[in-house]
Amino acid sequence: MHKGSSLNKEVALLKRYLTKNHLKLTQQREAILEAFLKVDHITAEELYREISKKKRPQMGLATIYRTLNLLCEIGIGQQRHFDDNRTIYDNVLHKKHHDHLICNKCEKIIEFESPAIERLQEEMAARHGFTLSNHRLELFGHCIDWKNCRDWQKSAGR
Amino acid sequence: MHKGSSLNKEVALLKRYLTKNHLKLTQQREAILEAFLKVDHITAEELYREISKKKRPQMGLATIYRTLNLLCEIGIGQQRHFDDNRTIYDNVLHKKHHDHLICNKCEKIIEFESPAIERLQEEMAARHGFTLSNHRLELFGHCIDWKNCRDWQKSAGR
DNA sequence: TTGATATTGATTCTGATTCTCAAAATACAC
DNA sequence: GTGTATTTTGAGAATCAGAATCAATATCAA
Repeated sequence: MHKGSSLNKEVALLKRYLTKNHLKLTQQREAILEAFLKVDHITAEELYREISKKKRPQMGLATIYRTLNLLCEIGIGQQRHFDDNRTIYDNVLHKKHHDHLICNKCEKIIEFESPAIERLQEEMAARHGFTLSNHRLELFGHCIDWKNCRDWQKSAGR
Repeated sequence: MHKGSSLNKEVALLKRYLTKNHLKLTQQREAILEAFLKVDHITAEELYREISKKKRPQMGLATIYRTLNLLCEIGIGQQRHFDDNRTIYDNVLHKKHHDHLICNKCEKIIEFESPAIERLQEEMAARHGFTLSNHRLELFGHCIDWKNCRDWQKSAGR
């Protein structure tokens, strides 16, 4: 079973990490990585449904969690807690690092990037003797369309 | 039992909000607010222990959660999820808004503020048609003392 | 191919937060 | 002040995401 042979650099990265740590490259891990690389961000539950319905019906949810955490350790993923309950895993390779602009009234989430902010972040970190590996920036507010926001009437009426 | 009469502006704010929404100012809410205003940030559990041991042994944990969420709605508090599991409630009035610099190796958390970054954030928000109410910036990395970090040996040895 | 070791999946467990509901407290009209 | 409608409380149950357990299975290196 020589699989697709399209072992790109992420799979290579995974392999290297696994080997270095005496871990094993399993079909599950490969399938999860493959699916994860296709998305921008996803929850464990979504990824579970995605994979178990399309590829491996017998895949266990625990394996999803374990592997997503693995990907976060490698640096391919990053955990992010939105509001309450939802934890999403960002694919940090999918595009350049980006930050989020989140509307409190509707569910709109805009991704943006600002090299200027990143530069200042590095500066602040250096000033405090830190070397940065990553960061998380979330701006909350309301968007210009707030009159059309889904939750506006509900929250205004409270 | 005319309590202290030191109803400062935060209690007044709480009162105004409660009245406006046909809610009631209870002794529990007042006690929780009072305790919350003394700290910089705290978890629900910590606040529960603090209050139930020192002031009101019969205080229910659910009331702590309910009231903390109330304070967040008013804008006195802000929820923040660290790593996994821990959710802390920031007292946003306690000091000027600050961001966090978090060491991945030890548990060190440094608070900092950067008006320059804030300014750029406003700029980005405006560019996308957003009006900001608050934000959250967390920088992850390792501190200069990483050789002394508590978890360093553990994680290096993995 | 073998054997030591790591991983999986099913399940259970955990711990944080929310929900439930009868009893108690509060606000407001009088 | 008093009465009463309404909200809140506390105790415990329910919920839920995520982690832990463990026997069965897959992987890797020799």
